[in-house]
Amino acid sequence: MINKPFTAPDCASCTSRHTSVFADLGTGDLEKLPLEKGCNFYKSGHTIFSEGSYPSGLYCIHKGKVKIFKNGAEGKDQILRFAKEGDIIGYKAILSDQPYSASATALEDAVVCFIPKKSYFDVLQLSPQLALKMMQLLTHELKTAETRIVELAQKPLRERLAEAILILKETFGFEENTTTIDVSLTREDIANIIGTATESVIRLLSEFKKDKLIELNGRKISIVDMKKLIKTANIDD
Amino acid sequence: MINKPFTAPDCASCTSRHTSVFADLGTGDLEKLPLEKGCNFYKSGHTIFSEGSYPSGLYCIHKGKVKIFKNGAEGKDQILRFAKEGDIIGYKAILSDQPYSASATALEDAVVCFIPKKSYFDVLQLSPQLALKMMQLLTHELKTAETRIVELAQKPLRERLAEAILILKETFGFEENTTTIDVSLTREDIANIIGTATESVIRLLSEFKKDKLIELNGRKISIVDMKKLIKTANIDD
DNA sequence: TACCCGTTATGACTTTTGTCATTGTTTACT
DNA sequence: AGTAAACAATGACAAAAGTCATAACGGGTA
Repeated sequence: MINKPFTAPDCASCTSRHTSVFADLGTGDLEKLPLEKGCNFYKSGHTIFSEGSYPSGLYCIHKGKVKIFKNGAEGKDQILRFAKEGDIIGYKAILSDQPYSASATALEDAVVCFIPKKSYFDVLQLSPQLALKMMQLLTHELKTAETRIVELAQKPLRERLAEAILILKETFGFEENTTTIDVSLTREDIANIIGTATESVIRLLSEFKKDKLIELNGRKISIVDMKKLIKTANIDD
Repeated sequence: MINKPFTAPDCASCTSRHTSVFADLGTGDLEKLPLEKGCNFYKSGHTIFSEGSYPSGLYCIHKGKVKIFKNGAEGKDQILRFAKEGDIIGYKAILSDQPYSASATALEDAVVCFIPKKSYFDVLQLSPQLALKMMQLLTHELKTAETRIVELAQKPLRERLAEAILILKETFGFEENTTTIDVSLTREDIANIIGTATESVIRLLSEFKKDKLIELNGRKISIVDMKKLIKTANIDD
């Protein structure tokens, strides 16, 4: 069996919720949410939803890491963003009532709750705060996307890779008491973040290592010289 | 004088409104809008708002064409999108209560109305329809931005330029009874859409002309062979 | 343990795209 | 209408990044 049903955690006591878009909901509004809420276990590598299919609700990640990506030309994926505990995904398709424009796959074993469309819209209707929160989430995503457009359009590979590493660090943090980024991505995944060939990523990572910016250990990346790495990324915003 | 005040058109009778995000507002809600609304005339090339400055309202384009762009590294601009009659701009900054993350400049003489933050939020508060409309506008922008990310990351220049021409056609349409796209952009502007050097755009446009995809007349581009152009763009979504 | 498959690594080479220099052409302004 | 400044065009060259081929690694499984 691929997606095992999983005992749904209680939203009211979910520790992820406090960092999520639902954080400021009153308990009154919140009670609307868990109605019919489902929860599934996804094994690493398995798909939560697929580009082109129709959504019937949105997903809230209880545990695990997820990549959101689009299928580009000639079968090459483009990773748009990552999601982790407390993040909601698939809300764009729900709000616009259109098929998913991207796919979501678990990067490691994950537990993901499902909130049916109707429950969600009920809360949205009742809570202007949630509506505003959603708008702010959307504006934030949009701003991030626009920054990425500028970078893909203008920055050389070396800078994009350095920045990608920094963003992975911001998103997933370090493993406890280390400077090792807490996520495992293949070189191909990394290539699909910054829009380049796998070989180019491999070569550049080796260079970064030689230049003592990072340390490599299989798929784990450790940041050795954060300052130099930031400089290499040539960040201007 | 740079931005002459301009007699504000009446929102209730504004022909642009019906294609805008305000289209479905009842007249009751609408009456909130024109309160304190201002209107300015911007000469071609002049700035409506600048990246980094703080917003105090949003803008609704009554007439004219506008480019929205970010300043990238080494002084190179990146055009994010265009706006025309009936479009609102600067709403992202208002919703997120942050400085503008991009600048807006008139591409031709333009008349742009200004809706103060407070008026806007008043209507937003009263009208769940407008809130939903805004969310849908945001999701649409986000989807467009994500498609652009994939294209900038994966497509070669030739395809990106062909697609840019098609998008310009979609956005601005043809001049009456012609196949000439109704907008004048410098080669540099075009380069700043697709993220390349001006010289590359010049060279590729000449190629497209040689290949009988387009015709060039100063800054005006006419589409000669739409089918081939679409094929050249290699669109897959 | 040994094997196997997906991944990582590296080299040689090609293609694409950018940069610089120079010249010709428009545009916008007075 | 005249003029300066911005823009467009083109060539020669350089740099960046992609492709292809091949080899080595590595971790899970029979």
